[in-house]
Amino acid sequence: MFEPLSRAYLDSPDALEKDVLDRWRKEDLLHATLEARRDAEPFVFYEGPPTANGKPGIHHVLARALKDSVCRFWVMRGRRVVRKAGWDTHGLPVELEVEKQLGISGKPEIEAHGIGPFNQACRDSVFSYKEEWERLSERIGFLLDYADPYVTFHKDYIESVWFLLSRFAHQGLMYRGSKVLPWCGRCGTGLSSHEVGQGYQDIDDPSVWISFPLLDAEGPLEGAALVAWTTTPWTLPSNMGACVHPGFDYALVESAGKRFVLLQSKAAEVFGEDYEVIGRVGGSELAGLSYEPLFTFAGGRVVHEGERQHVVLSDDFVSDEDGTGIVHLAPYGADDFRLAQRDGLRAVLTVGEEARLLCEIAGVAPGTFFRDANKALGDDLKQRGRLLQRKQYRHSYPHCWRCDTPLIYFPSPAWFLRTTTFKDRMVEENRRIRWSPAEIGSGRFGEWLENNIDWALSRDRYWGTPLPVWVNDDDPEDWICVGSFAQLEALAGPLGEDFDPHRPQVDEISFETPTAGKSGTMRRVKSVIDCWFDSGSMPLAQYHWPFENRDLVAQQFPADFIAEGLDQTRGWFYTLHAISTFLTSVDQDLWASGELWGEALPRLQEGSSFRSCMVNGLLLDQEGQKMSKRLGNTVDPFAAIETHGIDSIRWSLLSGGAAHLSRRYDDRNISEVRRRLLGTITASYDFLALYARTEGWDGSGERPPAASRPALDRWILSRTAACAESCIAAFERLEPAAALRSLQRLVVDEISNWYIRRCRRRFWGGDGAESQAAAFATLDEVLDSLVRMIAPVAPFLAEAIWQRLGRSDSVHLALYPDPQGEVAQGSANLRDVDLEAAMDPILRAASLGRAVRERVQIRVRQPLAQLLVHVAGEKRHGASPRAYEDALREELNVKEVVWVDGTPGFMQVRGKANFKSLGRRAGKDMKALAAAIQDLDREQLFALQAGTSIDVQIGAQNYSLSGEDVLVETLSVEGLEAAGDGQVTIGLHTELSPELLREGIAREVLNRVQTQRRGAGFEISDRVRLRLGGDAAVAEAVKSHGEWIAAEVLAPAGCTWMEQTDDAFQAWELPGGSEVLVAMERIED
RNA sequence: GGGCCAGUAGCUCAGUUGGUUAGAGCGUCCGCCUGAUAAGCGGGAGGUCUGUGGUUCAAAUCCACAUUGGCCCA
Repeated sequence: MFEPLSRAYLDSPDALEKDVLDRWRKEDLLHATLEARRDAEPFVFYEGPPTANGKPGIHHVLARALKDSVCRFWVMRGRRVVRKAGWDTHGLPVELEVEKQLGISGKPEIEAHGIGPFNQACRDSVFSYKEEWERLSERIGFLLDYADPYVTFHKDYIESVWFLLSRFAHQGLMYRGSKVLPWCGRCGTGLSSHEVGQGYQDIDDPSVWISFPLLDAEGPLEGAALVAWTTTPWTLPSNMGACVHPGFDYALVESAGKRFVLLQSKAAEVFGEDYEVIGRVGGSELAGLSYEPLFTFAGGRVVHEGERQHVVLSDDFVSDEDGTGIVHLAPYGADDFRLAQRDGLRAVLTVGEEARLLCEIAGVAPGTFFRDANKALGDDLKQRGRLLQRKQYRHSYPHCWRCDTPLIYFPSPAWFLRTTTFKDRMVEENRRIRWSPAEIGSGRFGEWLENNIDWALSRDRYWGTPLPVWVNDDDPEDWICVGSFAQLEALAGPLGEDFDPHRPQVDEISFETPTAGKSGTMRRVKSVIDCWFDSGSMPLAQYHWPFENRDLVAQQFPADFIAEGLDQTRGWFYTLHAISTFLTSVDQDLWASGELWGEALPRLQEGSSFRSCMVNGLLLDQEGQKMSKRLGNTVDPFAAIETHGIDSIRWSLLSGGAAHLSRRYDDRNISEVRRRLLGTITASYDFLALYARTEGWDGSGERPPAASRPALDRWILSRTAACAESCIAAFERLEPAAALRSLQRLVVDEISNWYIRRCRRRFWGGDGAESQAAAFATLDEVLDSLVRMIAPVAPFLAEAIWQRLGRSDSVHLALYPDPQGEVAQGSANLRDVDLEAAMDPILRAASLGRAVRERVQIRVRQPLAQLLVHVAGEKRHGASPRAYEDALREELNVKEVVWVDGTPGFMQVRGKANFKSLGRRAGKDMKALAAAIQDLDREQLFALQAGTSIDVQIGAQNYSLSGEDVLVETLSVEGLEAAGDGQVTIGLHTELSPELLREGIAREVLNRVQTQRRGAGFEISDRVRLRLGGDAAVAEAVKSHGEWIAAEVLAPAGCTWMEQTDDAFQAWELPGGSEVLVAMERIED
């Protein structure tokens, strides 16, 4: 108990934390918390799975520190927090990494290599850095159960995912459609956006302006044509419609005797000078009109059935920057395709997946490569008078990064989940989620939900959960989504012991169609699914629900809390939300009977799978640059921990500004936290420990009741309780940064710089035994609470101090201090708001007094006779600051504090309106009222402060002012050195009497003696023999105050005056030119 | 291109429902303390609250536009 800590911690936080880690390992802290809270109310946490095929970086420490701190907090609030680890293992990043390893590239090469061996390589690669992740998590104190993680490629996990997919299919919410992808015609494959980004090149393309003559327009639009612009003439044969912006104002222009519609600002590009504006037409007026098709041809391939063709639609995706404000729609654009689906357009492809023409058009032969058709198509349009303008256009165009072929955007077949049908429900459920910061929920996430589109689920890749859809060879409309391995066995026969649901094994499974009245072989589609579906399924799939653990899942659903980076908004947060909202709230059939497959199926709570979500921003480097391997500005977390210790890093990361903003990772901040904050905590502990050891205090004796302790004790206990209240509120709001700010203030300003500083002498018995006992008890209790309060964020240091304070179990099993709670923790840690308010003017006066001393250059060691203190509106406070004037007297070293009432004559005062209390009442009269208040005279102000009210007339309106409506500013104090901060005014008498000067010198002498004592290496309790010498001023001071000096330095025999003949002395200079000689020896017992 | 977020002291950040002296810490300058001492503390200086309009008796705060940066989606 009470071993020193500060030095060791500041020198080597890493070593100390590792000791704590050993202890946790030995007692298996995670399971100890579960055991301790075995029957407690659960606080459910879901771990968002990281991918372990990349190294963990310092930015991962941020998210993990957040999660851990919140979870530790709730354990300390008495809840049971299960913390299951998880791994996200599927997906394109894994495949790309493995392609690199194997030295192959692209789908044809993967298939040549063999899907089996390729997927095996993926499986081997996903855990490359697993140990490193686990090691980091442990070292940063992130409690997580790595012994039993969920893994998205595990068979059980996949089966749960299949079950969920089958529920979508069961509700008719799974369908086959088309998705527009960047596509390489030569490789015959879609490309990921990541791949597209690598292949931009500048090329020249024709850009053409074409006309769409309106067929059924009336009035001024009769006979007019819309003007559209495109850089991809090859898409024109597939034109399915035109699109305008509903909010744009279009011009009707006349050129060469014909009428056209386009944005006025774009007319010159098409017609040069040769046009005239003859009218205007709103975008929404154009919608619904039809126009003459551009081409007629036979053939092509229908990719979206629809009733409508060659009509004008409106949508706000249309921009007014490029083009004419009128967009030609073809199935080769993502927006275009969306509109086709929304508004029922018929979409016909004229260029196929080889990027070649599918049929003959305008004399261009089938099989022509798409770009080679541009010129001939343009010529044909020109001949028919539909081409208004043609220019060459140099732009950056995507190319295949493997074979350099220009890409096209191509609608390829894909499987979708119809999430749009329950969009409203998702929006509604989102309102129940507590987001931190709140803007994310209403803003980014809410907007995303409002603009929800169907989930394009399938991926034409290899390493992923296979889409469990089997389609009839003979009838593409006959398909089935399999929801369990048992179902698959029932359809296709035994799967065998070593069945693995991944490709290619699962691709080989086929069976006769089970559909009544149909025949044919069912074969699996080749797709895997979007791995976001994997991770979004984790609330259920992590426990192999509904095949196992049905009760457990019902209890662990939904999560009370999740936390990840901002980049997860449209990733994990969305998929969690969408899948759970569907399952619990849309798929009512599942729950109707209360059972599934003949066994009870406990209802999962309706709604989303998380109740609260904390979002953190990116971590940037010191210069504000994004950290990246390429720039080499990443920070190795292990190296940082070795230097600073993880507690400083955790604290620094969590205390930074708004969590969702990008933040700079700065070494200097972390050092500062360690030195200033954690260092102050250890120093405060060391202070207690030092005197507990020397004075033999061990906390076991009877403690004086809090109510009978000195005011300063009750004050710091109350402030500690206040801090606990705000920390609890802050953690519950998911704003740990606010909790850390309160704690920092408590530690630095209140415990260390006021309480301990003011109470030091009480600890060595300087104010008597009773006061000493109270001081020990108080500081011990304050630190006890403090340590519990910092434990969630600085778990290591908290544990180290907790143990040294002689507490037995881990601090992480203790309860968080809660002054409002039913169980009072420790002694009566209760608030005393009046006492706190009364201390406030003391602290202000102390600060003002130091400023005045600074200004007049009189050091604090020099006592002064009198301090005047005036507290504005003092009478209104519940408790008086006057009871604490001792602290002020000592702090400012004055003989007497005089409290000034009202507004006495020697203070020059002025009234000032309290805008906050008057503003709403006065409204427009506020300015005049403020001026009137400034003109109030001394008597009126005095009356106000004494509690009477005063009437002021402004125009016709009468205002009755009370004391709190008027603040009294003190402008100056006659004959004194004064200072004020608007609430407290002080005046300091600075005249020095001979007696005060003598005492000042005595204090200087004491200071030198103490310095010498320390220099001699004496223990604080050693007794000494003291001899002093020096000039007349020193002699006089020693004569008056020698006994006091002797008592202060533990010289039982008093001071002996010595002559300068003795050589065993040191000489010290004093202010004012004096010199003191000090000789001192330790007295052996 | 679309959506969202943010610009406050040299740096990192607070700033409650709009209320009149815009706050901390670091850095800097000056000083203090010494029974927590290879620490600690205090006080100065430092701000057209990104810009421009608007609403209001009153705007860092609410609104619009601009601008810079960030994230996500194309």
